[in-house]
Amino acid sequence: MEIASKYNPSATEDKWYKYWMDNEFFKSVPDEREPYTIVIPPPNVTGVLHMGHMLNNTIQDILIRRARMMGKNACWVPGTDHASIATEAKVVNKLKGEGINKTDLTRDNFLDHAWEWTDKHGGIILEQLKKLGASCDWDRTCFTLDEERSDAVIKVFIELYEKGLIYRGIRMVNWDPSALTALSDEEVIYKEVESKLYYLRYQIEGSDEFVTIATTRPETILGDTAVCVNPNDDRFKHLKGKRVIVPLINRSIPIIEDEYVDMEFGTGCLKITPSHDINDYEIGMRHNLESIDILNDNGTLSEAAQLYVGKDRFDVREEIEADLQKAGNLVKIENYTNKVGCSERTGAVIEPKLSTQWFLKMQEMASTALDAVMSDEVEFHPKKFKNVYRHWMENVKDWCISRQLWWGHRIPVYYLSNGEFVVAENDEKALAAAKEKTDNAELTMADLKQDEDVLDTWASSWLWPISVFDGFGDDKTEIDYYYPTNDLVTGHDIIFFWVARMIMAGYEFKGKLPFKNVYFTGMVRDKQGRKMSKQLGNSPDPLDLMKQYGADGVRVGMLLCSPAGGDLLFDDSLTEQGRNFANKIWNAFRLVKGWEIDTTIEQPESAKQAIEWFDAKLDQTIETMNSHFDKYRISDALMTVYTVFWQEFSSWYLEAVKPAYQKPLDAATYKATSEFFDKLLRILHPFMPFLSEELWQALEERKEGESIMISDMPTVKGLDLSIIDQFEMLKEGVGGVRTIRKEKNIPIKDALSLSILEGDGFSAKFNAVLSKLANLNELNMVSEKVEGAISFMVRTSEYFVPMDGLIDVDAEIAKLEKELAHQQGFLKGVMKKLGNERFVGSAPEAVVAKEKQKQADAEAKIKTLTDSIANLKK
RNA sequence: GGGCGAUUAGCUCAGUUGGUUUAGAGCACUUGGUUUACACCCAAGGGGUCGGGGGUUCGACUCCCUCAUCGCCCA
Repeated sequence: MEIASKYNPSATEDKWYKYWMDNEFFKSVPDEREPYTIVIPPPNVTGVLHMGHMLNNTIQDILIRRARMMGKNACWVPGTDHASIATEAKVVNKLKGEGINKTDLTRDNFLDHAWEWTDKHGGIILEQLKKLGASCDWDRTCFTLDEERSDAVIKVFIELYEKGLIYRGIRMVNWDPSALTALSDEEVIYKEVESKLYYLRYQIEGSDEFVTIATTRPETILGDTAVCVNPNDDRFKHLKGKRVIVPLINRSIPIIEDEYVDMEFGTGCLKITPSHDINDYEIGMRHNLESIDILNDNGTLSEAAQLYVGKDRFDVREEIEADLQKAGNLVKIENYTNKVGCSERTGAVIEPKLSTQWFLKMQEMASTALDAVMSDEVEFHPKKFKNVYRHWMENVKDWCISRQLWWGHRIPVYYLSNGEFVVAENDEKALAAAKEKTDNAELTMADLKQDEDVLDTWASSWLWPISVFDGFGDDKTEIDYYYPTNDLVTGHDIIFFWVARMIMAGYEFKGKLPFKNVYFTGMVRDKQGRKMSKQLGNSPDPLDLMKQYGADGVRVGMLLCSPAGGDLLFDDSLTEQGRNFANKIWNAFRLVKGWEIDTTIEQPESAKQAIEWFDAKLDQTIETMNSHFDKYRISDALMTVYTVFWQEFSSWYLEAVKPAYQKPLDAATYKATSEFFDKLLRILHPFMPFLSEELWQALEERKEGESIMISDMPTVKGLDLSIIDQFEMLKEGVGGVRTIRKEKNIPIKDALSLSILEGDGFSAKFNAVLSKLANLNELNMVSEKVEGAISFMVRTSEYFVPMDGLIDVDAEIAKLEKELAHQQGFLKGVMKKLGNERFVGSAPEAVVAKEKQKQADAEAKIKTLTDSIANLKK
């Protein structure tokens, strides 16, 4: 059989994915087995796969594949999110390109366009996940805006309203003048910008005196309703009770006193615009000030501003600067760096705006959700995010859940003409409720008007772990079996948006945690540490990467740089390393499959020994890997398999059992090797599903319907691990001989002779392997030093390679003296400890015993070295 | 401005309740090698006073204080 010398992923990936799908291996239905459940963090329905998704879903796939192989009923639920504001913005833009304004459309018209867009782009991202190998149960694919999920959102709204947790209120909200909607605090990003600080003087009424205030937003003076000073500020004592004139519009406003004012900042004198600043609003409330809203929803100035009506706020800023200058009110302008809130989705500068919105009370739910995490009922990995979470939960504010958008779940509130309202899940129920409320049986739907707004997207996402199992429906089979889910894998940037709120929802609606573990991934950044973004163009296309390096290679590459929670600096060289690893495995397979088997020949001693060792090594590996998984150290788990396959299996084991050139292999060794390979492929499978399946299928004849992905994960047998230590000694022996070869330029094909002067703990167990790998023609155990040989030490044993005549005595002495000095220094350190009575007295016995062993070993080595040096000097 | 976290080899990171030989890994680097599984490879090797300072302890990369630098979150 001729096998290509390089692994070609494209030839295998689609083939096996189809095979898995055809055999319904990803499918899960409740049964008597223990469930293992993951719900996907739903990506934006119209989004495309980026590196963050790659990382996230690779980890989820590893966890789910491993659980499946461990006999659990593994269920990974996929789905997408309707992403209210992002999708609506995209649709609005698309329509604009076609010359259609959103405002020209009816709500239903617009929604038709939005669904069209969703049907066209929705699910692309899920198809992309398949390329990665994601073993989701695709039959379960959910969408936050599908019927079942929508019903849940409406039910929950009503339930919370009836519990008194949802209320309508006038609040200062974050207003996005571009999307024309309110945003939650979490959707606002504060960006540092170079701006200007304008110093403006206001004339004191009935006087020629002026006060100077500093502001970054001169256009808002049109909405000023007071000027405020700190009551402790002596500079302004004489102004108490006086009034000032707002420039340009000549409105008279009071001078008030409030300790909020920072005497150090600006001039110590603050203008108050209650409608357009959250702090001013609060001061306004305290002092019963009038609020003048000078802005329209789209960021242009309103009639109330009196001047510049209909012009954009930023244009007005420039115009008013000139006008103030002309009027003699502009004192000076300074450069100033401040932070400006921008919409996460549209990028528009946020306006603090007073408006009527729906809010969800957070206090009580947050407290339950906080306890759940602090007590580790819900475990965070890594733990450090507990602090971040606590800080937010302890300072949580009520959640503004209404959005002035059309794409989303419409708020189930119906208003009567008198401003009263009812809350109901559909028109029919709303009408009945309204009739009852008004005691008017004559009401019709025409008398009711449903709230125009929709709910925040997270108001559906937070129900995800429940709603994907129809947890709000009548049939409880699914939810009872799969809930609570096991692990959630997500980026730490949405800890508040999503994770916190899912935990709240879990306890609120199910009385139970939504998931046992949360694995937070870091943010994928480029090599220079910059966030990957479309604007920078520094994000590789995941599909291209997979084409180039194979899905398995990319999966490995992602993990190699991804400690939990820490940011990861992505670079192509990592996927290259992943690809190389795949190739290494491929070639090891080629070697093994290429051997000719001869059932008549006897098994060499060296092979027997190597098998005994690797059996133990594999056992140890599985144990180490399990322990890494238990701690959610996924990249360490991968590194464990990586090292074992490359170093231990390929470089040591295979070299030890490999027959001589063109010689056949005995049957027993082949059988053992094949079994090892089988096990290695299984532990590799969660990380590299495609390659492992391809090779597993080729390793032996398999029946239709068999697959590595439903085979058993190897378990620990409990072997004597001291074998591993003895083999490590052999490695040191081989290494010593190789070093001599290198120093003396002796090619590997020239056999050497080796003599060993046994020290404490020497083991001859693997001597046959030693002979083979060091290419020895004789291996003698001796009781005296060998003359005319180069020597080296392995622990306390001394190894000699006779070199008749080739010895450079001075160099040998120098080498030994260097080693001697090292040992003496080491011994000194040990003796310092042992000479300290307090150490011997207070350290645990085992620690002291260890130090004594170190002392004995070092002394033995020193004696050997001293003797050898003396011998050479003779 | 408030909070959290980090600082270990050229780079990216481990180091798990302080004690396994005077700190490990991967990559990169240096040297040698086309030994028929693999140059997407093999072998050998160099490289760190664990950010600075102070303290606790018989013993500190590990615990405490402080300074510096960086990052993140929040306002």
